[in-house]
Amino acid sequence: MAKTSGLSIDFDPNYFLIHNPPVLNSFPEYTPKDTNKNNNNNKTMFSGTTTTPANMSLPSTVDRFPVNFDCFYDQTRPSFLPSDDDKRRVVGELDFFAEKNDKLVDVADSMHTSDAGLELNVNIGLNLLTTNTSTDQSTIEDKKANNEVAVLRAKLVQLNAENERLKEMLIQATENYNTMKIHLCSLMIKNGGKAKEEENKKRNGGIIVPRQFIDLGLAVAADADESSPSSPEGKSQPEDSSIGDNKVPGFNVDQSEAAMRKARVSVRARSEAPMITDGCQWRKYGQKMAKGNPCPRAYYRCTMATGCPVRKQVQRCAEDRTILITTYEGNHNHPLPPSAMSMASTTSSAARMLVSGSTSSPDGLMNSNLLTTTLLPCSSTMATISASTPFPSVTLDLTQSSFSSPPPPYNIANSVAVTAALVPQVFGQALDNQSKFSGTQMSKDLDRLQQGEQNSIADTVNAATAAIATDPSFADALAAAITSIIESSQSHPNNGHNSNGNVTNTSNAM
DNA sequence: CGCGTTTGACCGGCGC
DNA sequence: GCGCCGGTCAAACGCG
Repeated sequence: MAKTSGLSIDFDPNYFLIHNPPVLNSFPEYTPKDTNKNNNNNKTMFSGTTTTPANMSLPSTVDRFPVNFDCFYDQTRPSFLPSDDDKRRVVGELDFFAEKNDKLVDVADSMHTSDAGLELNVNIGLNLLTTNTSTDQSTIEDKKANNEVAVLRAKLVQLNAENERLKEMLIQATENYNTMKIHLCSLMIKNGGKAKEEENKKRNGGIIVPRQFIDLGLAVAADADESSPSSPEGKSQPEDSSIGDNKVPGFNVDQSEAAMRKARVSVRARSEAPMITDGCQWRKYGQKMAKGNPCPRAYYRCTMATGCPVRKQVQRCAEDRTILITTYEGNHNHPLPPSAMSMASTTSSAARMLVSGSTSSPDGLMNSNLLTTTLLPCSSTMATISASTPFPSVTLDLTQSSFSSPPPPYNIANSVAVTAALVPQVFGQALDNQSKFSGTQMSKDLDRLQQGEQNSIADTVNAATAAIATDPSFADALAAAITSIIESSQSHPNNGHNSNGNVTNTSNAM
């Protein structure tokens, strides 16, 4: 994975059924003048019929991963602007995040098939100026064009003012959301926490552990009791000899293994492809219409080896259908192709963090062999990697300097969100944990970042993901760093919401 | 003909 | 106990 712009741990895609994020999904589908081809991707195409949309059907077993995440990287550049080497437009991301007016014209010029009428008009005006060479006529047309440009500029200013206003509304809505979420969680903890902890206390033989940990522990215990119908082969997975080192009360080896088997790693990626390329071979074995989402959910199993228990689900986000949610579950029972290894490391790390957070182990880490070595795209353009168990959840979302919408974790008892502002801290700590990475490109990028070069967030993330790809031990270091941050944030309840977007620690049992 | 996809049926968990 | 829902199975089908 060359470019991982985000690493998060989350759980339940149903989040989008519960919440109505004010920002993230507003622009792709509601760009006012989306026309023609883009309509194909929007509501008409995905209306709640039982027929599968053309661009969603038949997820092939091998697909490219044309995901566009570059827009997230550059913190100083408006996210909608195409990069210099990639003029592909991210549909609908023009209006709400415009920061520099003049760049809109550039964008319009760069787009041959602009969907936005405004940009198109600007383009026409400029063409008139440059193509008509007749003297008298050109003077008249020049004036005409100038007037047009003036009108358009005025329009532009007006639109930008509106954008600003929308941005402010957005920020306000986000703050309200966070406040309400925290309030709700505190109420839920107040109401349900006592009874639950009593019950947990009984079930744990009187051992009192933090509720967050109890939840996972219980889930794991439950999993250990059941025969794991979804992955019967899972039992055959080799256990690592060192897992006993992580034994803690109420969370033994079997439980952690069960947890890892159950741990899910999901990837949220903006992609037009029906499925992301992850280096593995998959066979589709089912498709269902999930409640509340007009897009069908497809079920795949790994076919790289007979009996490989790994499954994955692919579904488009209900609110932003350009986002593809891929959820992996299980351990591969076969060697992984090189193209899959790096992502496997990353997602293993993500899954590990969940388990480590629940074990209270001294280093906060579990042995990687227990982990879901599910495969995820490593080529590039990863937006958000998510790993989850049904309970504690961590989000490292490097795509945003601060959350402009509710953070990814959903349907979880606890969540911690780490945004881009925390990148220096996370990677700095990870580098401290792994001194052998000092002097590497990532270290240099991090230095630049710490010196205030915001643009190097992407570089740092890229370097970090490259480091994960080449040396999975850095994933451990990264996991440890994030775990540390989680623990830190949990010990400081006031960190519930930080305007700098550093750490959002919530307990949104939704 | 073999392999992969589609799709309705079936099963188990869960909430009421 | 019943119904809903998510996940899986397996026969039918399509394609190379």
